Amino acid sequence: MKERRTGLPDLKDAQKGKVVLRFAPNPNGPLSFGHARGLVINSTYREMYDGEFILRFDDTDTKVKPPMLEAYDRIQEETAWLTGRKPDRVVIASDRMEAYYEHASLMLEKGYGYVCRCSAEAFKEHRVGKTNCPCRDQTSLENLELWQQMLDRKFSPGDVVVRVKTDMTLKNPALRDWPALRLQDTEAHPHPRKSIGSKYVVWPLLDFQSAVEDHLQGVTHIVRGKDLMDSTRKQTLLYEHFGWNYPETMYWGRVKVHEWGGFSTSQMRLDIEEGRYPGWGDPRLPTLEGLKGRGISDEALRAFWLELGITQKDISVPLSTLYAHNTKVVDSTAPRLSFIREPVLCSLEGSELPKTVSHPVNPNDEKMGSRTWNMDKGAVYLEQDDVERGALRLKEFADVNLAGSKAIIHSFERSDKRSIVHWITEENSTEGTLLSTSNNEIITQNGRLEKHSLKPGTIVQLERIGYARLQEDGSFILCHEVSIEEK
RNA sequence: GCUCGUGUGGUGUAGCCAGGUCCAUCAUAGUGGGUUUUCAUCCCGCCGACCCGGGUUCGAAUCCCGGCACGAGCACCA
Repeated sequence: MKERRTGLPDLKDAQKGKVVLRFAPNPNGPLSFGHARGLVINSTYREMYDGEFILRFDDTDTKVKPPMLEAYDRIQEETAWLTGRKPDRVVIASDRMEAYYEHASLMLEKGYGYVCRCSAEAFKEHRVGKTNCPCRDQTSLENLELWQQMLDRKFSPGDVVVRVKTDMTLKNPALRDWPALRLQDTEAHPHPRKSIGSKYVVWPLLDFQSAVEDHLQGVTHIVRGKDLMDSTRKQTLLYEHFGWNYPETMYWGRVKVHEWGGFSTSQMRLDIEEGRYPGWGDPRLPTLEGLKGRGISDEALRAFWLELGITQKDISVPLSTLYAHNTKVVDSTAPRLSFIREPVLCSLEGSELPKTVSHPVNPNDEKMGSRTWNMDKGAVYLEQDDVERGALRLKEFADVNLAGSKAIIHSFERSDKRSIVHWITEENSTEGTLLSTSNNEIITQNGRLEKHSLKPGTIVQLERIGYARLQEDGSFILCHEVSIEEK
């Protein structure tokens, strides 16, 4: 019998204690579900190899995907929450501009690249026609001069770009003399970090910035999405110029969550700005904040991504998979609570009542204690739907037959197979609110909630309803229903 | 169009590089049952897959060739 692998595959040529990994999001918004994959996989490898994990902010575009100032701190908090500890290093690209300039200058000096004054359209013709653009033959000196003019703001965005010299006849058109740095109008689109603002007009593009930074940080292994495969090839060509060794690289495929379809940070940002959502933590959004707020645990998120692993297959996963992981993590510690939707007040009759009735806080853990309700008044709330069924067993209490607003006690012992339902006494309940999401809408449900003294943030199981998280304002937000059914 | 990548049950995933021990692993979903005074948790059973066609070989999920399908890149975005 062959060994079946469990957990992540080994990193190639990895030595314990000498592995350096990184995850590099654009801080144009807080992290979302998809980012969690990069965080979970890379930080798990850090643990496996006792290596280092770098969180890097690739904030080099101020116009198309402008960074969001608050995101820098939030992403660090989210990283700590999800991976269980702080990154070993935090690198912000916009703080590293001098290093990128230095390498750009070196690249031009050595003839590894050139300053190209062709328009984007003109260059596209060269790219598809496999012909050299005229700028390609400039001398190092000419290139360095043009480079200085770029830095001196003698050009406007769009006029000029620094390219890496590869080979215009390469089979893959994406790799032909790819652009490394360009100009940005940072007067019109200043960088949101005050120390950066409009200080620079020349900015590196991802492939250049990332390649140089990976080398400078000593990154040994890169694990990222396969959409960046060509990026690896571009960067490898640059590494060859400089005589550097490119890190070992692994890729994962695209993941679609059936219920969410496509979403992007930029689009969410727009929706929030236009008021379609009140903020990034909205439970309808697939942000880490939104998921956490609904009661998805970090452990469940980790288990989810680890299970998918790093295959290059493009897959579509239902949310129920994530919920199944979450139930597993949360159930054993979730206190049970009674919440009555569409409450109907009934009076208990037909027998003398006990003083109190007790329920376990969690039936699988006696140590969590019990909930005790005072039965003096004999008034209880039941759900409308249950009342209509006529004969019920009130959980942990008695069989009753419904007659109007009377619940006549039939027996305390279980006498037949009638349904067991949750309930609450009037005295031990208050007004309560349960929020849930459906079809991109938030549904508010008011009802009678069992009194409790739980702290905000606690994830509970509302009996016969689902897992929910207690919010600051006292309302609950539904994470997922108790029985997860695929639709 | 060019380039690259991927195809294992309903959904994921292991096995593929180094062919037999694979009548193919594990999970999830579905289904049936057990425990349980929750439509929860937990436990047990069942269900169900190697994209297609050739080739190599005593032997192919695994190697080779050809199809087909799906995805990504070809941005002065990340």
